[in-house]
Amino acid sequence: MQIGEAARRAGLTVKTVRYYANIGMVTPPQDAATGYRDYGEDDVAKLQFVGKARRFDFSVEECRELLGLYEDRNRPSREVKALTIKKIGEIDARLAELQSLKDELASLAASCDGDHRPDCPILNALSGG
Amino acid sequence: MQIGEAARRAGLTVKTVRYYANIGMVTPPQDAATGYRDYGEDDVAKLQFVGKARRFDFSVEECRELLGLYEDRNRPSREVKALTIKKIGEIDARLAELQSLKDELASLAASCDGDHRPDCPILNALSGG
DNA sequence: ATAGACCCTCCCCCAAGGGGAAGGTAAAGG
DNA sequence: CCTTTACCTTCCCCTTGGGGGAGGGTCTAT
Repeated sequence: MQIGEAARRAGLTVKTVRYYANIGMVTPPQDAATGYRDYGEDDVAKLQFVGKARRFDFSVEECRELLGLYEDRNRPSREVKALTIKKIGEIDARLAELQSLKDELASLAASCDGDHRPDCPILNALSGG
Repeated sequence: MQIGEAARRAGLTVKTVRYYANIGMVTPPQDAATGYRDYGEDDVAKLQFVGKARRFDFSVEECRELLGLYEDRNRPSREVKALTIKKIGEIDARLAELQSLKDELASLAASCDGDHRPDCPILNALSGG
């Protein structure tokens, strides 16, 4: 099938699918005469797989790694689990960071009257030591 | 003072400070002969302000806006508070998104034995509908 | 034959700088 | 006086993950 239909079925944009072909992640055969890419069912499955992994916050490089494991029928599930655990750790760190940012901002906002007067504790905090 | 000392005192890299000069955020006078930038105390204060706001996850554009309010001695604190509340909302949304990602990944990881066998629930979930 | 809907490659754009090359400058040491 | 060292400058390419659009080829229907 053509790239448009493959993209639709994978829930991705044509640009994205073409990008994945360019970086060698999902590489369908290309008609020598027209240059049109010819996607098969297996390609669509891989695109869906990658799309889902991206939504799980895996980077494109990590997706490539997961895809390698996915395509290897004999891979040990250990490797996949390790990658997942690592990603969970990263998400945890980002969660803690964002939570602390939010707490600080919230306490600043709470101390600010938000009126028309020039004095503002938020700016004072940002400008102070 | 020279850019290096200004950067040190603001806790930023020279590259970053030069970038802020290029985009017109903190613009010290520049010696016509040598091209050297000449930072004053007020510039350092602005750099510190921006650095802190960046650490609070404000974008460079938002920093520019905050800096405008910071420099305007008559600004109403209302505007600053509104910007802060908006940022808190964005952080909240990202927190929820990350939390849900983490929950899903964690439940996938829990269902995976992580052994040497090829069967892997994580890959099955990523590849399935 | 021609319109519309596909497809292709190529190039520039985003955030927020980082890395490094090539070259000018200032101050200290020999 | 000369050189080393530590600054500084501009300029250009690199990053992530594509988006937007130009310019041009192809395929199908009318």
